[in-house]
Amino acid sequence: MAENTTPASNFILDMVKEDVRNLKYGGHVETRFPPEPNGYLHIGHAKAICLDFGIAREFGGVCHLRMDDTNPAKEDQEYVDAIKEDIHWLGYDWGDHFYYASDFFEQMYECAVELIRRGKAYVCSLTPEEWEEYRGNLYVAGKESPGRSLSIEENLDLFERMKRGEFGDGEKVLRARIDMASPNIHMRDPVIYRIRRVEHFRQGDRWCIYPMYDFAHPLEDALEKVTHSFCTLEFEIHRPLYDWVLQALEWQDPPEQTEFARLSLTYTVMSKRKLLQLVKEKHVNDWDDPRMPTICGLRRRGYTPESLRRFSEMVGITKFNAVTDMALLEYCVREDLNKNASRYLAVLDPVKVVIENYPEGKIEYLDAVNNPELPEAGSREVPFGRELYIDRADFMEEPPKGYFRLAPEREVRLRYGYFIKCTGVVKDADGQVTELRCTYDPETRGGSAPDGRKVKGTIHWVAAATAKCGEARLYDRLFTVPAPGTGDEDFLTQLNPDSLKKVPVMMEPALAALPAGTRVQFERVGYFVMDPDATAECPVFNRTVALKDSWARQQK
RNA sequence: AACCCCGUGGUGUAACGGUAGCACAAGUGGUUUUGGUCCAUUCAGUUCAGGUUCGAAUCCUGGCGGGGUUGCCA
Repeated sequence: MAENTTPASNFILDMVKEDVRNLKYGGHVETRFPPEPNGYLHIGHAKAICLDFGIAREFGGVCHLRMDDTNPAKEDQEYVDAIKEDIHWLGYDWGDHFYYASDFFEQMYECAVELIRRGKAYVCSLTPEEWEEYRGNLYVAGKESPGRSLSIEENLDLFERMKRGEFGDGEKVLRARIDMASPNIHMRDPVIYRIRRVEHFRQGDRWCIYPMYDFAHPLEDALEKVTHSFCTLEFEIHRPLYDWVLQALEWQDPPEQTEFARLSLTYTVMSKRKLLQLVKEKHVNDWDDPRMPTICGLRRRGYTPESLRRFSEMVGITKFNAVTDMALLEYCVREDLNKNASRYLAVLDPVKVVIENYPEGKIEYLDAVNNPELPEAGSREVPFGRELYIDRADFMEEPPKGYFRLAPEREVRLRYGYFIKCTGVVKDADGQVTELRCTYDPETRGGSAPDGRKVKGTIHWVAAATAKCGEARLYDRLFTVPAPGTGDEDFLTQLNPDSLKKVPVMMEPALAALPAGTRVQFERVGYFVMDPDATAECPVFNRTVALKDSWARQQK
């Protein structure tokens, strides 16, 4: 269970606090997270999960997990399992309050019958096309369906026959009898049951009529004895109907729905349709591609549950349609990983360095601290030898002003190692640097000079003789613009072509031996996580997020 | 055009009707065996116009701006 985080102040917290103080619902708080199992959870869901589970915990209640499976055409067990896994991974648990909306179909049916008995629902035989006309529109009131004048007995009979399967799909619907002139179109006799002969992934063909969300949801909440029902802003206009259903059935202590703004993030997309399109058209590898904003994608990218919870807390809960900067999410994972990730030496785009005055064949072991922020993480030994690799970016033949790293005749420190000075550059026919000749100062073992002289730069390195070669996947933002596809359909044209670069990486031995999922920092490069696909022969690391680099920023 | 919701630094978010604060981003300086971290510091805000009030980001009216709603999806 996610520990201790007291939710940041927000209007929902205040409201619930007030309800508890007034002993509404006897002072109990029961919430629910009700995903439809038709896709994978994303970071936007994480925000809702943190709210739903967080509020329940704050007030000593339970948050239910409910699969809102009222539309058999779209749902599947695969998604149920993935959703459960992601919520647990985030650090939340629903105890024994796991439900399927479809387990309530019988009660919902009874409620619909009761509505008919009370004259508050009727069977409508209008076709969808006809209804378009009857419904009116935003500016024009609707007119009454002929079904409205049926007797209660006729409606009871028709609905019973709908259930028995006497009518074809779409031939009839059950409507709530509310107000055809309401300015809120959802109150113009909304459909509450439709006929749909599709096999339900759990109910099979037991039912051919299925309740609509607007009817089912308040009943699900009420039947589970939920007190506070949080959802996103687009359901705001449905709330009168939510309340109407429970009031029409004279439900005691009905739950109350409260809406908050869904999460929007820069440089990515959150809509299920667009995410699905990215997967289907192979712009990404799958739902768990590390570039995806899905929870499984972020997990694979190396994001921690803690960082996602912290992010949810920082974005807050409001009714304002905000767009949160991706930089905040990146900050949250850096904040966590900086404290907890061990540091290792790894070299991307390696260039060989030969230390001319170091004995051939000699290997010595140097002490390296695993995490300067966390002394209890201990230390390890790093092998050092005459031939090393350093990152190509750590050498410049003609260094510009302000460049602190290796250059001809310049001395730098090898982290945990020695001071070395570059004495020669070897190039191939194209002028590409293939090897650097250096000398080292034996007096500077461990990285400090007895004579007190300083160097400006410290670079990372690995010994060639013991280096393990693997692959580093450098993931970047999925889109090049803060708000992809605002013009809509064109969002794919704004995909970042550099969102994934695979480069060979030379690693110190201890790094290659880490178990999958371990999060580390490659010094001076970024935070990485070992990919689940990694093998002993080829360790694969995904870059979670780059280190801040003031030098790179300066250059721009 | 109808109804509903929402407007606080570049971004996100706080503030019983009583000193507009925090974080991210950006800039500067310092510490540092990671150009990381850390520390210090700067920049920058209540959409507008009226009204109520001793006092308004907060309450009222209107304007402006943004979002939502016309599925037998959720």
